[in-house]
Amino acid sequence: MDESVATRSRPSASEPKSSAFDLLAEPVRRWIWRRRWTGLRDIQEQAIPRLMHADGDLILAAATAAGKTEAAFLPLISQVHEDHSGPGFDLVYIGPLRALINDQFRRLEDLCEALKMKVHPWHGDIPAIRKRRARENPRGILLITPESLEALFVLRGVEIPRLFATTRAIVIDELHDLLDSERGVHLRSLLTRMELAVGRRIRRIGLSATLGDMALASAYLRPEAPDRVEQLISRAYRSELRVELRAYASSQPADRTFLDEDEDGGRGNASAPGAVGEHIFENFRGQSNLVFAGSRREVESYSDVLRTISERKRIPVEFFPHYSGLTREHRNFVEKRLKEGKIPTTAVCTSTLELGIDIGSVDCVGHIGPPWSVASLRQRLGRTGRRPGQPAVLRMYAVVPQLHARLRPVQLLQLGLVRSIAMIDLLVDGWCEPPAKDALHLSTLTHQILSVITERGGASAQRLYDTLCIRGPFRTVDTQVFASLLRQLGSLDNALIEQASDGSILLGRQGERIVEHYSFYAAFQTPQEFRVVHRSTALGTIPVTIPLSKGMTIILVGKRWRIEFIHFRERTIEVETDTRGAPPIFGGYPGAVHDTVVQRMRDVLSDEAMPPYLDSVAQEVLIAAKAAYRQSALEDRPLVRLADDRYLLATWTGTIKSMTLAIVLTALGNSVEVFDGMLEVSPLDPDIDLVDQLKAIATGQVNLSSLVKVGEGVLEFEKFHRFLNTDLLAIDALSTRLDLDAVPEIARLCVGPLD
DNA sequence: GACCTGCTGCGGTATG
Repeated sequence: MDESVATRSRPSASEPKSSAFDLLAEPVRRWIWRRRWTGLRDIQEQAIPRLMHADGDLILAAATAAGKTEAAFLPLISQVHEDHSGPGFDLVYIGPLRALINDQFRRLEDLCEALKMKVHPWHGDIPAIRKRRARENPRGILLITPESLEALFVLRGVEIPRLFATTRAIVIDELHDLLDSERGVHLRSLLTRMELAVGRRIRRIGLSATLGDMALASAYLRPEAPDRVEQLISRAYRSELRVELRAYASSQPADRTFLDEDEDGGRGNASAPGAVGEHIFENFRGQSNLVFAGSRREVESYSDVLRTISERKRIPVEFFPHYSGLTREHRNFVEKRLKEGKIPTTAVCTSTLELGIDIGSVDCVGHIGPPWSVASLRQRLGRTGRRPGQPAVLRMYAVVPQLHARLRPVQLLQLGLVRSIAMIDLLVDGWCEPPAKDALHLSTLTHQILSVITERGGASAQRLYDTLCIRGPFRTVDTQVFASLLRQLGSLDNALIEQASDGSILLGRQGERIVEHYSFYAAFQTPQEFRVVHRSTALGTIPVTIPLSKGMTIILVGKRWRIEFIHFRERTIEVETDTRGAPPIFGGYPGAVHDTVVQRMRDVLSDEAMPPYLDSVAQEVLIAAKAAYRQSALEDRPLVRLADDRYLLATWTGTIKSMTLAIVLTALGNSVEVFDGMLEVSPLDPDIDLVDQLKAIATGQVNLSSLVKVGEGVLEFEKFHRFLNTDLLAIDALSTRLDLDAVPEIARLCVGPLD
């Protein structure tokens, strides 16, 4: 870990010399000197004078392990040391993961001990007695999660002004993860409420690795004054990037077990995923690596393939699955092997290992299938190439439909491979998705309405609006929407809120029940799950939505099992070992691919250029896809009639706009399938004329918003949505997941000039 | 055609 903080020298080295260093408090300088750093990191040199000489908001953006935490804390701690005025926490650090808070605690503990400054880690695993002591004698540094901070507001509302009376700064780690998400909006609401409680502005410092749009990031850190947020961006320690994209043609249906010995008899004529497994086995073995797969199901499949190959070759297994559904014990086992780096280990994982805890630098990042976003791809690549002179290595695998087989026109375009290429190209260009903006977040607003009422023991409608929508982050919610939200929450059979005779708003009976339970503190939803157990040893969990039955075989933790008993009431499944099994389908709502990615995909299909990082199969597949694109005539007109009265409709937009048009066309009596940048449409009734429908949409003759309300399944996707009516759900969805305004223009492009 | 994240107070009983 020392290496991740600053360059170490030989014992003979002298004290680091820089003007930034001289600004730090004497005991901090002494601590650095004792640790024999030869110098400060680039981001530290930049940040120290800004933090010591001013009190403005600041974003520190630099690569993982570039020393951002110290860049913020060395000067802030120096300031506190020279001018402490308690009681109250002097500094607050907000981290999105418990493990991250534990990591930061260990890093700050030693320095703070030297300065006789207290550090208080505070999250769900910290014993209540420790939290009580911190609350009774608040000083030093508080390291806390957004949810634990929420719990403080709900349970200790009256103590908030005292706890944060002297707070100088709030450091927000992994800022990119807390922008326009439910959690990000929740946190920003808490920060505003904290300032309102103490009656003054508190400096905000955001730490981040990946930020697509720095101006938007400033607006999120300080909505009322984004221009006054200073940004320090360190481009030091950027390493060379080496990319390879390999394609594997498969004729197998996707839901088959990838390497079933009963089918191929172990003779090696494996399916394409089996061949991907063989390549990973040969090229990743003996090192530390991460292999990202698109879903938990794929993680299980490839873990099973890699375990089977290892056992067949009588080699100790060094490939392990890692995702949130597996037990803490198993995940710790994999993380510890990666962190210590003594035994070769490859984690096959979902986004669990994308950010947060420090697992050191891995040799290579593998990626099976196209990523969901360029931002996430960049974050994943940040796990490799972190040692000086070490390149970042990315091996991407695309499993594509077999060439020359009888494929549907949309399959001939090989959109999976094309998306992988588009995303790699955008990554190299330095582009990544900007955070969504202008979303209403009515679910999180409901959460915060209940929280503010509890904190203050009741509040007027005006005060709630002022706190949350004028001062706080819900700025796109106007008074009309806010009033109808309050009416809705008060009008339910079991009202969440009610109005007292003096006009103030209080919690209703159901509101009280919800706020009193500890599950209230998180603003995001958690699905219900079954625990899977083998002879009293827990293996992991799977969502209750998966259809399961006794005798069924499944793959879990990369091994094969047979279901013996399902205890529905206890939500537990007992399993025994088996030789067969397929990974469960975990389900979920599909991710949204950005407009810019789809536009680049169109360029990849229409350009002559051949990316240099493709293997020979990928080249062949791309050449065929380009030819199919030219033959499809999609380049000249976006609407192409296929056989069987079906149509291919190119929107050339990202998922949100394509999905909105799909919902409208479905409501008009068509069967619609959504792909990247295009729809396959089949009218269900021979009397339906799709061209006429598109003309009507283009000229505004169809009432789009009334059609969207039909798709209610699409509208409920956040924790408190179940308390809202269809009108509120629709305007919330239209602010984030749907885009009705874009639909007429797409329709117009499809049907050409209108008379 | 997806992934991840978080969580308190109190009452019961056993032990020194």
